[in-house]
Amino acid sequence: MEALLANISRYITLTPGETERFFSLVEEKKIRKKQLLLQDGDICKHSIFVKQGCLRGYTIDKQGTEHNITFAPAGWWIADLYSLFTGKPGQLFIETTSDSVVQLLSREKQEQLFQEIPKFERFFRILTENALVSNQQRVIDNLSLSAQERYLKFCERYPSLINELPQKHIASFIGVTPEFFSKMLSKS
Amino acid sequence: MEALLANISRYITLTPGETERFFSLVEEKKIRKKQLLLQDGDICKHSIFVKQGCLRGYTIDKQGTEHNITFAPAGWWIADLYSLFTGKPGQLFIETTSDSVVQLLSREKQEQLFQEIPKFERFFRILTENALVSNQQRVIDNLSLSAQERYLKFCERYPSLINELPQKHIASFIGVTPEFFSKMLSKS
DNA sequence: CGTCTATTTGAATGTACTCAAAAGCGGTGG
DNA sequence: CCACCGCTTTTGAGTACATTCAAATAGACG
Repeated sequence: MEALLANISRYITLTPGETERFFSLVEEKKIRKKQLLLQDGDICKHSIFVKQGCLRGYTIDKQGTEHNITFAPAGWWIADLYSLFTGKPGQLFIETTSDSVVQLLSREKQEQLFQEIPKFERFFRILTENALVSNQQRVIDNLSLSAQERYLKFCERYPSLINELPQKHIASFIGVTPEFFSKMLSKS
Repeated sequence: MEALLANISRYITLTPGETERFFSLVEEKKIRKKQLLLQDGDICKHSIFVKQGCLRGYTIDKQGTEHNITFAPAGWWIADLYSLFTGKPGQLFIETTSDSVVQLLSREKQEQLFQEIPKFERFFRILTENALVSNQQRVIDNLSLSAQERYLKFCERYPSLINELPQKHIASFIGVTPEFFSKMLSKS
């Protein structure tokens, strides 16, 4: 079964007709490694589902340093949620970390979907709730765990990415420099 | 106007009848300073609106150190969202930091409300979205800002609490020790 | 007034960072 | 096929930021 359909079916059940209608609103795209889908100042107009490959969401601070906020391997959703919810320009960059296939659902078509098939409201509500819970957990982890422990959490959360991503991206995600991260790994 | 009604009216408009029905589902409570409303392992069954006073949500790590995750001064909502959404035991403690008056809406009555007056779904959806956006911002801030800058963010976010809360609670929120925080303040 | 808690101050320590340089690795073109 | 280039990772020395522990001081509350 299509990964996106499987993802949706975890929370709601669709008839064949609804499934077809849903996919008629979704746009599929192939994107090569290291392509930027969204940047600082853009208005985020799509929810992105990753069918193959991997994307990362990051910010760039005033010293010019990148900070990875989230990763989206196959089967995950990604977007600049601030921008998507408010319609205002966001601060997130979204980029592929490998050759990828993504499925895009625009805010506009999402609204249409909600009108036609209300149970999708439930689906996206649950998606939002899950994202909130996991973000809150990250705030807690950043306040209470050591770099080592934050790395273990990363491994639990993204097992498929441990040997996929450049170390510097993992370092940035857990909030340490690549140099420190390298030393940390060699000690454990 | 009642603070809770004002809070709701920012996003949806209620008829007098709907307003009355809503308040019939809400339970109001006075709580003295330093009372625990929820602790580690509890299942969170209510969304809490703070009418007067202030609450804090915190975790306790395995070294026994408290970490303030969120504050809720008058006009704010608070809950252990993980537990509230999933129905499982949470890890958050919620405690009053001053004599307070809170208004409780149980998960159960919230469901009832959604059945009777669907526009409340919209209201709580927006509340969830806002919470997500602000949590994501906190993740970003914790990765990119210095302790000094995180303190400034705290001041923007909770202006009413700057001279209200014990410093150690602010220190814990921004993720430094009380001693370091004290030195930081005296230098600026 | 006395007790309890919060805050300040100082010294010693540790964790993580910066900067610099070397080594490793992967892809590309000759 | 291999040599080179660019990027990532490693290693080391010196430094900065933040912590721990201890003790003194200040405030709040009964």
